[in-house]
Amino acid sequence: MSLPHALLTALIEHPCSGSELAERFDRSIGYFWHATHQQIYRELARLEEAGWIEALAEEAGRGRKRQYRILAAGRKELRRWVAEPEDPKPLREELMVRLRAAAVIGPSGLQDEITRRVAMHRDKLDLYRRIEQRDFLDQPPSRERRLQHLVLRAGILQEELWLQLSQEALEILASSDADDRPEASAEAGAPGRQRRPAARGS
Amino acid sequence: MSLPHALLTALIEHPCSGSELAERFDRSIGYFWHATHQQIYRELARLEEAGWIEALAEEAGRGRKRQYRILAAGRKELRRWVAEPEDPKPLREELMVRLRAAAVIGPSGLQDEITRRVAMHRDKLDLYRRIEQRDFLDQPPSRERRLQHLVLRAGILQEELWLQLSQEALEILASSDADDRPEASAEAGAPGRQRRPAARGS
DNA sequence: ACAACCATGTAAGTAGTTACATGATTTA
DNA sequence: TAAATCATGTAACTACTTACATGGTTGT
Repeated sequence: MSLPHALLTALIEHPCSGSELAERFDRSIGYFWHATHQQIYRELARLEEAGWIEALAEEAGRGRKRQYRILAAGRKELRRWVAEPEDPKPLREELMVRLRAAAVIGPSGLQDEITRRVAMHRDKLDLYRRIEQRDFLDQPPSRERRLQHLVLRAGILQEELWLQLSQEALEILASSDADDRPEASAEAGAPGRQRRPAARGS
Repeated sequence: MSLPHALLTALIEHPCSGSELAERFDRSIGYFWHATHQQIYRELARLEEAGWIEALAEEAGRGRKRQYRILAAGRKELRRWVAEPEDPKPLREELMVRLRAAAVIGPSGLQDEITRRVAMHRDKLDLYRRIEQRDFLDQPPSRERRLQHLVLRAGILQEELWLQLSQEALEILASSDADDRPEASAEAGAPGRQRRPAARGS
């Protein structure tokens, strides 16, 4: 679980309140480790209890903003954690499950959904590339900047990969499931057609 | 959540018991949607209760093997689900969090861990490529085979991507964190050295 | 018949999600 | 001063994980 350490990292960069952290997550770190504001508040409370961060004065209260900053123990914990071995989490790609299902059940109406995803990947790719232009393509590459840039490039390459795979999936479906799309040549006789009778169970 | 539909898909291919499904998951679908045997047994019970699958005769019992097969209602549900829109789950890449942390805390001892991951990605890539050779590179590409192949290629491209990114991370760390590795030229004066004093909190 | 293993299952705990509530702050 | 919004928080739920237990089956 990386959330506490993602928060510690963000708090090293500068002290912050929960809502600001949620916002920063939505913009930067969150592209690779998403968190809702509820998770963040809960985790901040734990980090404070562990003595890794502290809230800056200002009496507490439900609607009051609380700034946190990292403590020495928090830095130490972060250093410990960074080098800790941890196996990569198994992939969870729901689109792959859908494609496998589409493979066995025949024409599926999956094309519209994949088209939607193509657009989403394009948008994200645009966004990342703009960030790259703005933040990384001019300055002298210090160690810190090179690592941050690598993280951003990971996001770019991921989006490029899924964009390409989605498009290939579309091509396969388009050439074989033509009769499954209302807009396409709708009736029988489309080439590659092979809808199965879906042998009934029971 | 894709697990129930991944199971339905597997059961269309052929009827199966829980332990066999767990095994098949470890080999094929599981590369893109992992599940433990406990998840699988629990989910099978739910699918049976929903009337989407049924257990083949044989009186139940704790240690007895139970074969399941898919029912018509299960096929219908699977067809419904395949085309259902669903946003891609946000990425959760713990290595990215570590790299960001390494960027802000300075030399980190992260190299050994990344080296380990490079080896893991290489192994998986080898495995996938062998499967590709064995199962996909000779036959005539039917719609079903093309989709299955695409899913496998998604795995291959993922592994290639993370392999390359891990290697780039290693290069950055190697050129700047040399003094952080016991094996490397250990003492002062290494080029690119820039350990920070880690300003203390509190 | 005893050990080793296999198939299924129970239980407890954690991370993450969704819906909603409450107190503060800003704005009309 | 009422409405809208912001910041924090509570509660309930789901998916997933880890550890372990129980009953069959297989092999010696």
